[in-house]
Amino acid sequence: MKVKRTLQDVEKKIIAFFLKNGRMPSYSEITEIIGVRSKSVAHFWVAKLLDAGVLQKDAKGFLTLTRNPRALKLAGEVCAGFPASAEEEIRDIVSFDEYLVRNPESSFLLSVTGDSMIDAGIREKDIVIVETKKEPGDGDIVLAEVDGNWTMKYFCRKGKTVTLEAANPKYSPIIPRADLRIAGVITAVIRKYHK
Amino acid sequence: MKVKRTLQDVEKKIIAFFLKNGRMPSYSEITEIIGVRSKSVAHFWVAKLLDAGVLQKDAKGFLTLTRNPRALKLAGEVCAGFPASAEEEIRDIVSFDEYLVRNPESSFLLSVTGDSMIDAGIREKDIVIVETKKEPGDGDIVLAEVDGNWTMKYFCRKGKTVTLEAANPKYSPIIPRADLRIAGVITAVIRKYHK
DNA sequence: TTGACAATAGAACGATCGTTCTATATCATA
DNA sequence: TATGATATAGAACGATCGTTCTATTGTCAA
Repeated sequence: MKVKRTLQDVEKKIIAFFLKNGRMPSYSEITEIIGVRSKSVAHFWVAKLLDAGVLQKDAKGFLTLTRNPRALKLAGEVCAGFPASAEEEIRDIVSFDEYLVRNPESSFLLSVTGDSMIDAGIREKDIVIVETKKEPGDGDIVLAEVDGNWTMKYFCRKGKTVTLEAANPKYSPIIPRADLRIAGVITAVIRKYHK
Repeated sequence: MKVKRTLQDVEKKIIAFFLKNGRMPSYSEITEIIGVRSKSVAHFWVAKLLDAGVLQKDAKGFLTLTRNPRALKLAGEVCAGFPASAEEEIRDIVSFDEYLVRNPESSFLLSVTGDSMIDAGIREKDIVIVETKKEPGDGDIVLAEVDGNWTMKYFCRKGKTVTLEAANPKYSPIIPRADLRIAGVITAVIRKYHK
C-alpha cells in the first residue's frame, strides 16, 4: 500500500496541526504528522512549501503560515454571474477577531433582548459588541440605562440636548434626566443561524 | 529611574508579543521584552504566570495562553442592573473565527446589496457568511439565482414543492423552474459600525 | 535495461531551547 | 539597623532545535 505524498497533503497536515495546537509544528513534529522517519524529509517538504509561498519565515527564522487558515474569501458586492465567473476575482480576506474588535479590553458582548432596535435590523438573540470607553456620537447606537433598565437606543444629539430614540415606533423618544448612564457604544452586530 | 515590574506588566508584554508575532515568545525573547538580562528572570516570572493560571503548558511542554487574548466577555441576557453588579457573573468567551465559521474551506463572505431580506434584519452593506456544500432546509436563508441574478431568499419547502420568498412584501414569492441554482446557505450576518 | 530525477533515510553539526543552580542586589518590615 | 522575602544576574546542564551532508530507494521516461 504505497501512498503518494503531495504538496497539498503536507500543507493540509501542517495547517491541521496549527489549528489544533495554536502553533506551528517543529521539523520533528512535521516528520511525525506526514509519516516519515527522517527530519531531513520534513525539511525537504517545508522547503517546497516555502518555495510555493504557502509558508514563510519571520524575522527570527520561525515558520509561519502565509495566510490565516480560518480567513474567508470576500466576494465582491456585485452578485451577478456569481459564482461561476467570479472564482478568480475573489479576494480580500478577513479575520473576524481582528475585523470586529478594535479594543478587546474595553469591549464585551451582549445577547440582545427586546425589540427596541428592530427597525435598525437588531433583533432578539442577536449578539452585539459593546465598546465602553468610547464617546457616543450623534446617530450611534448605545447601551443606556432607561428607567432602571439597560436597553439599546439611538443616541441623538442636537446642539446641547440629547435624546434617546428607539428604532421602533412602539417606543417614544426619551429626554434623559441629569443622570444619563451610557454603558457603551454598539460597534457591531452578529447573528448566527444553525446553532 | 527604577521601574517596578508587576505580574500584569509581564502578562501584557507576553500577550502583546503573541498578538504581534502569532506565536509565544521563547524564554530568551521574554528576557528581552520584559527588559532583563538573564533567562532565569524570565523563568521566574513565567513560573508566576503559570501559577496564576494565565499561562499553560501543552502536552509537549510549550507555553500557551490560557485564554484567547482577543476573546470578549459575554454578558448575560438580563441587562437589569448591568454593569455595576454583573462584573462577577460575566463569563463565556468566544473567538469569532471559530464561533462563526464551521467549515472555512466551503464558506465565503458576501457584502449584501438590495433589500430583499430587510424584514429578516439583513440590510444593505451587511456581511453574510455563505456556506456552500450545505443542504438548505425549510426556513433557511439561501443565496439563490433568480432571473439571472443572485439574491437572498427564504428557502421554503412544503412537501415536494420549493418556493423562494423574500423577507420584503415588495417582492412576490417565486416558484423556481427546474434549474434552481443555490450557491449556499447563509449561516451568519455581521454588521459593523464605525468603519 | 538503463539513466535521471524525486523521495526517503540516517547521521552529524552548532545553536538555541527550557531548566536549574549559586550568588548578589533590592525592598519592606520589625 | 537587622532580617527575611523578593527580584535579578550569570553560568551551566542535557535536550531539542534547524540545517546540512551522504547514501539509499523509488519512479518514470528514453
